[in-house]
Amino acid sequence: MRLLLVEDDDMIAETVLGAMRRSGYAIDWAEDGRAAELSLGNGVYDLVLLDLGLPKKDGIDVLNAYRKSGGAAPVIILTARDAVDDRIRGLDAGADDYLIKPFDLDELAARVRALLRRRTGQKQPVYAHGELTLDPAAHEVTKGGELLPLVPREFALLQALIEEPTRVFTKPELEEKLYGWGEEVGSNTIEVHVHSLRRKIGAEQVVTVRGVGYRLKRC
Amino acid sequence: MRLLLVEDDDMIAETVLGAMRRSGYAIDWAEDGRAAELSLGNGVYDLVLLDLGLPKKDGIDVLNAYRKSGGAAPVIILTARDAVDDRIRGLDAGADDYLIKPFDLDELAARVRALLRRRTGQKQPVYAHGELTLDPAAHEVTKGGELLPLVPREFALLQALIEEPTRVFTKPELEEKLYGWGEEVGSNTIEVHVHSLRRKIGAEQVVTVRGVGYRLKRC
DNA sequence: GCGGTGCTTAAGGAACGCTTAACGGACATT
DNA sequence: AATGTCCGTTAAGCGTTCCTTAAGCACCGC
Repeated sequence: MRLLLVEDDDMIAETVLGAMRRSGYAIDWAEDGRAAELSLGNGVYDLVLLDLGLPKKDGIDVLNAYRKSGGAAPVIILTARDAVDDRIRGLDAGADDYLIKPFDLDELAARVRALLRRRTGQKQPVYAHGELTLDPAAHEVTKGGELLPLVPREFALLQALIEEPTRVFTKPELEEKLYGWGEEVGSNTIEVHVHSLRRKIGAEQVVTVRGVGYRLKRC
Repeated sequence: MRLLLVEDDDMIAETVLGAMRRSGYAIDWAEDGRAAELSLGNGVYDLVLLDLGLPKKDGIDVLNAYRKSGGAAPVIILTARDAVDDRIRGLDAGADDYLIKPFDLDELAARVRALLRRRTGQKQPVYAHGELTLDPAAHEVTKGGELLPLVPREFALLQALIEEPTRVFTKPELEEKLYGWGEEVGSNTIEVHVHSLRRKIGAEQVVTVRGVGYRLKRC
């Protein structure tokens, strides 16, 4: 599950990035309107957190252009308390929700969950692969009906794999999915997470393709 | 699925060509802006990898002309890290994504896959030749529906052959495909791999053309 | 039969993945 | 504030797989 934060203030950005990552989302950061449009062009994001009042290009313009180009991901607007006009224009332009600065991180997380759930409720119900099921909105994984307590990284890893269960993912690919391109990890993190994931869902569920990467077992 | 690479640097071009072919795409190479425009005129390409900063004609110009003439294939821009302006101009001119040199080949493959899937909604290629099938994404080979456990080198070798099943590949050619020109191998490695591949897929599948090289059997 | 070419086999060693443990940071609880 | 727990990252050791090398053998064409 990949989010994009569009926010020019470094401090706020860092806080939000940290909170979202701890909730198990991969999140990238665009510092201005231009960068936001570049990133959105990739079409890989599942949700956008958009600060209005950006340098270089107004947030509203970004949103308009995004919707016009067919971008469908939910957008949450972040505004100052007094910018009522912006908020209204934002919702007109196709935003799904808004939060007033300064906002509570738990509330932000709740809104994000809600929007993702709403969207997944319509489109993709729950991933199922063999005995395994994964519910992105509820952050829940079951095996044979039994609820498995996965920690955030394990969950993100399994989610990446289960979205394209036949495909082999290389370790760099998985790193990119688990971590925004913010900071690279310089170690065998993926291997370790695969290991702990296997201990919980069963070692046979994840097959390693030597020299290439990992993928789910056939079923 | 046919790609065009526009790139003036020989080394980079060879590397990219090899990687894309290994991912199962047919890819052609235009060395400068002129050649690119000629090739694009044919209108047969499903995706374009465009290096900016070309001799004879700037990459941006190529892209502008292409879009102006109605070309709709996705375009991925390849730029140097510091050429931020180029990147922005490129996206303004209608590019779909960009990568910063030096880029990871796996990441390139992932972006290509993403764009093609988004555009065409189609599946990734699976090679079939007689009883044999090879799926580059899943890294799987079957014979008569039966899954064959190939090790990496065997897989790469079969993939090279099956991409152009009628052609005869010389041993130096195959070496070049299996090993990035990182380091030459000074031995009969290819023969050994052909041997072990034959043991798994059936000796008759690979015919040797004495004094020339190897190819797949007719079917 | 002879030179060249390809095939087969076995073995050393490198590359890769797995596992474990320790450290440090973040958060919750007191 | 202080303490404890949980989680994520690193790093190092170990085991396995698989790649390369080399050497001998078989085959083909001349």
